[in-house]
Amino acid sequence: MSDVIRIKDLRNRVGQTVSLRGWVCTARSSGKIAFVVLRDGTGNLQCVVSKNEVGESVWEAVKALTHETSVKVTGGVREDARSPGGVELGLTELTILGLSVDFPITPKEHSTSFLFEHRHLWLRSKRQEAIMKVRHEVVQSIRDFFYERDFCLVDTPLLTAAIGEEAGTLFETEYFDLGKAYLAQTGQLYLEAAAASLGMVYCFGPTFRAEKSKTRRHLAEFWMVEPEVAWYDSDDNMRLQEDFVSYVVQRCLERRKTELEVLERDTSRLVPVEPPFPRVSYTDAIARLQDEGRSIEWGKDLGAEDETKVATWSDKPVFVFNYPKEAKAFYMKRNPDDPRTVLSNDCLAPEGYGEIIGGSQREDDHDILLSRIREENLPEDAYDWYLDLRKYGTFVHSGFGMGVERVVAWICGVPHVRETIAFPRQMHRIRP
RNA sequence: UGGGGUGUAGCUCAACUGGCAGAGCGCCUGGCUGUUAACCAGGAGGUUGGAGGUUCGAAUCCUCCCGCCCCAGCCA
Repeated sequence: MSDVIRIKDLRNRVGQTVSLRGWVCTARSSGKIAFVVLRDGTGNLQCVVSKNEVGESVWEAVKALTHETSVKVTGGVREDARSPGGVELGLTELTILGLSVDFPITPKEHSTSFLFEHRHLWLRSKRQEAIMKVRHEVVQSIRDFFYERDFCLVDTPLLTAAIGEEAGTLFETEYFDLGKAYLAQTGQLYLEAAAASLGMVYCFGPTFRAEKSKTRRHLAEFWMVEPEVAWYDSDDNMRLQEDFVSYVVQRCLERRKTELEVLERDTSRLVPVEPPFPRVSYTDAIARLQDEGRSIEWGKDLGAEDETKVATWSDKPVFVFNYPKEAKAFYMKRNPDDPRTVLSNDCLAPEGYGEIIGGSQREDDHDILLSRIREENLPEDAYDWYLDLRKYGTFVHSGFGMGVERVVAWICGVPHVRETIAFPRQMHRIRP
């Protein structure tokens, strides 16, 4: 493997002469001195070029540099208070590796549609780099959290027969001679099967919804992490969620300070995110929302504004639990204390970010589950294996799904989930 | 799928009541030895989203189409 020098390591090489490669962020030249700022994904480096100290050919090459040209530079590393970052390179040699002509993204403002049409180039900007690094931290902390707690990763299929929720929201494709297949909306049902084998499991992958949504909280393709735990009831489930969310948030605060600063995130809003989170039942939440002037009736799911309102009741995420069964999926366990509701919960993030988790205890009674499938007019034969799980040693179990992009958006403080994934898939956007 | 906006130079926008299509940035040329989105001077750059219509005259008014943005619903 070649010994590539990265900008972040230059602090340890003061006094040495080094060569490194990168892309030009900005190039400014005066009559006899020029400043070239390079980036390489690990940091930015100011290179200083004095006309007197380099040959004519290097000087001409420096003057020809344009935004995003890739270069190899050689020079002495030195400390200088005038340089951003405190370290700079006294450039003596320059090789242009790949010229960049008329880079479309300039240092001034652009509209969001222009930027997303140039997403492949926009990713190079400092801000997008910071978001990707926070996303990376979120993903790694998710894996670490479950690994440390002895969960077993089980990868669930992305191609499925009709199973999940409603057909209108499924992406459809041809599957050999077996007819139609659909892109997975959730791994949960498969995970329930795995939980009966491994006890504590999770899946983590892309998921697909053909919903024609055009809000700041929706994507057609997004990443969801879904744990499923045998013998956990709804209360255990919420305790797991608050531990999990807190772990991810605190990890980003510890390890991604620099990126959160680039994003100008007010991190004081994230510091309080520690267990326990406040819990309010759906029924109590409706009553309180009505008291606060919201026109919402019992039985309806909370709207976006209602969720934002609920989130203001605390500086932590808030659990709303036990929703009406009509507002929720068929597989959620009926509440024995109030049959109008099911043992479910949403976790609502502060600052208007809304639902980041939806979870529930699962219906473990075969006959009740079957009657729920019939009530919802779901294709019974597609669920035969799912019903089997209730025929052969049924078990109390619970789980939830957390949307990675929503969590990243919340932690970064960015308004729209589309910025939190490298190449967002939306109703009107399939490229780049 | 509803409701509300919007489309003018490469980008972001301006152009009064229908009357010569403009600015900033970027780009090109020249100047400047410590710049931080450098600065100063000059220059190039346009089928006003598309198709029709009204008018002496349309970026502007009318009809249809297309793209995008925001909000809502669906959810994570």
